[in-house]
Amino acid sequence: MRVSKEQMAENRSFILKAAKRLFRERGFDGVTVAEVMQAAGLTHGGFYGHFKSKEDLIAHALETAVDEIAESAASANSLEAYASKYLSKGHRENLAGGCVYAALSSEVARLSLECRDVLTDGLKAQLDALSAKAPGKTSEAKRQRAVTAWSAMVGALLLSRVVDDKSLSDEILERTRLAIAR
Amino acid sequence: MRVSKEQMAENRSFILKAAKRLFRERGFDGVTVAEVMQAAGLTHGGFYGHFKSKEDLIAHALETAVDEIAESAASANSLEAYASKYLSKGHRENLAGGCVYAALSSEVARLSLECRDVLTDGLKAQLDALSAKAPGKTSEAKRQRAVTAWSAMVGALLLSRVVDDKSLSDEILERTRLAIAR
DNA sequence: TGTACATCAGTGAACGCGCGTTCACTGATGTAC
DNA sequence: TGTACATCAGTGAACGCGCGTTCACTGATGTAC
Repeated sequence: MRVSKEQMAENRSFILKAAKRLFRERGFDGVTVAEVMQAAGLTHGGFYGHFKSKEDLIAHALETAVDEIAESAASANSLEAYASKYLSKGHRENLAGGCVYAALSSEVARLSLECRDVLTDGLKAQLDALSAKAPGKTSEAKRQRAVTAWSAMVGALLLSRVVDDKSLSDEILERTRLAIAR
Repeated sequence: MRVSKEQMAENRSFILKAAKRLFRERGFDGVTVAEVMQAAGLTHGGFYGHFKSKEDLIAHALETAVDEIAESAASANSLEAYASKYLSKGHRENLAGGCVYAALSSEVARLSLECRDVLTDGLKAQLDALSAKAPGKTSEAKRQRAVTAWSAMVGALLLSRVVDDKSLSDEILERTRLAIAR
């Protein structure tokens, strides 16, 4: 049952949206192509009309996930405000809708160069955006603040999710937020 | 061909050693039981004489990997010295032999409670050890330094591995090292 | 504008491969006498 | 201490399931007249 060109484009974006959420929630190997298609409201057979392979889907899904982060950083009022939102309990609990670096970092480091390129470009944009918002007299000082704050944010969110003890998890987030606000 | 009790204990430790390295290098799903056994110098059939399941192996391998980190932190001279070693290019390139949190963090957050318990206990020990080495007048100040430094170290190492651009990767490590030394 | 036909997005069964796991077997270990 | 037998760690073939991928088919879209 052929669908219109607009419908097909919409379907593709449904697939990407579903993949973006599912991959962050369960990891690349924890999600099947069939599950992504079902979440997008389609059947698995049609998948290869949209993407070359699962790996191709991963690359495109990462792109949209990276864009999402860049937008949220660009719309923040200050580095401190961004850190406060990033290091919130809400973000910690929202794996599927949260930061792609924190959700997939260790898996991504083993991905193809194509996928890592996407994340590298995203990270550059992220660091530039945060540098612009960071406090500091010189651009060097601003960048120093931005890079270290971003490392701390990603690390803290990750550790807070690994940890199985609520008060320790909260402590990690809170102390890191404090350190970034300084 | 039955082996002696001592040989069997040694074989078990070979399996754990191989698993610890392979999991960090390729992730849990990127390594098969047969590969672990082969790396340990055995055949795959004997695996279930040592462990209940692959997941059981993961839990035990994580334990030994966590111990490894705790030891390296305990033997460091200062927080600064530890950070300098942790944030080195050597560590970045040594995925298989490096920090388990940086290598497996995002996958671990989706693991069973049993596995997360192991990492939670390890993290507590790690933070206590680093707090003792951290500079600061009060124990509160020391802990604040230790927790934020540790988050930043893990995050920076992870990001430096994701990034596909050597100079950016180096920059992340170097700036974070600088921030911890302050 | 209306009709006839070609195109092709989506369907769902099927394929083939790899992986975790099981099992009958082997032969060295360890024990009972 | 030496011998006979039971035990059981390790072997490798086999099983079964799930997953990525393919393919013949369907029927709505879009186009040519």
